[in-house]
Amino acid sequence: MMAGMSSALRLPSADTPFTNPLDGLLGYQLRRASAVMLADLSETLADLDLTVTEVSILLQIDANPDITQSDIGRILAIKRANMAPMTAALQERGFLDRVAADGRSQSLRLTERGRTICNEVRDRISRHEARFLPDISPAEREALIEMLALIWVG
Amino acid sequence: MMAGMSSALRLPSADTPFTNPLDGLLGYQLRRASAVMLADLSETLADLDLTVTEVSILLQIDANPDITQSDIGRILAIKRANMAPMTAALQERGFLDRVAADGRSQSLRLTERGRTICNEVRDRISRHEARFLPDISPAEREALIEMLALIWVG
DNA sequence: TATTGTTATACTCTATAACTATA
DNA sequence: TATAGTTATAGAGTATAACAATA
Repeated sequence: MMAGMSSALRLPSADTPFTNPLDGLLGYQLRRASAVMLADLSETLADLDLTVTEVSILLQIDANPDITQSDIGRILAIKRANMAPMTAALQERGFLDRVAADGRSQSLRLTERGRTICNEVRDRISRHEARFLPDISPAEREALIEMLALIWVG
Repeated sequence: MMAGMSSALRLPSADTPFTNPLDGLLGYQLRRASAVMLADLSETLADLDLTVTEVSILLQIDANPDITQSDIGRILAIKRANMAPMTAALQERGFLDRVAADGRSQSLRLTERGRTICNEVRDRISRHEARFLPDISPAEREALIEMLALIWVG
């Protein structure tokens, strides 16, 4: 699916005789770095047959029991219309249950299977994260993450 | 097209009573930050009827006259098969010309119109970049950009 | 035998529109 | 009147496969 993608994405520009006028742009570096980490995480989860978006949803429910799918959509910037088939699929696979909260809202809860897969996913994400920028200090890493949050948190 | 997208993406998590277990992840912060900057750049270029990928191609040609579309694809991680319709469209719109380099390769060059649009695009990209993290020093910004390059440059 | 350019095609992601039911 | 959930659908972006022409 994404096999071989991250290695292709990671070809260093030093391999070419060309200059890349985008190299000094924050937006460009964000896009390339994000694509490589996303591809790596996707490979990391492939044998579980879970997408990055699906595990993001499961982890939200695990951290916020009885959250609704609309709330998850607002947190993760996924439209209501696109949340519906994802939660339906995750329920069909036995990772979550739905309980009527009121007449129109449904509380989402993980099943035992959902909680088990979340533990496995957290382990894999930890190892995935540790593969990138292994040489910077925890303080530098935290500063980097906080700086990135400033870009998109209003 | 992407109207209103960046404002929706930038809704702060503080607006919700939920905790986001992804907040501390480098990959998550990269994805959100990248999406917001991409959406902003897309809006910035919308009235020129140019996509972010199209201007990336034009800027590569401007910086590397007579580059081939395969080389651009390698630099930007765009597959040959997807480069073909893009360069065809940019040529049809009068932004670039093709000259046979050898029997199978074509040198790409910007037309006068292509160079003019590149100047406008560079101005807009500069203002776009300046809208993000306006309070950090140039040195901090450069350090951030170099750190991001370490993530994806092999 | 490998590379360039091209076409066809499929899959994912994400967007809008429209609908029902409920607050 | 606004919101939750759903379905249908359309547009990007990106993947593979196959082909002809050339190195």
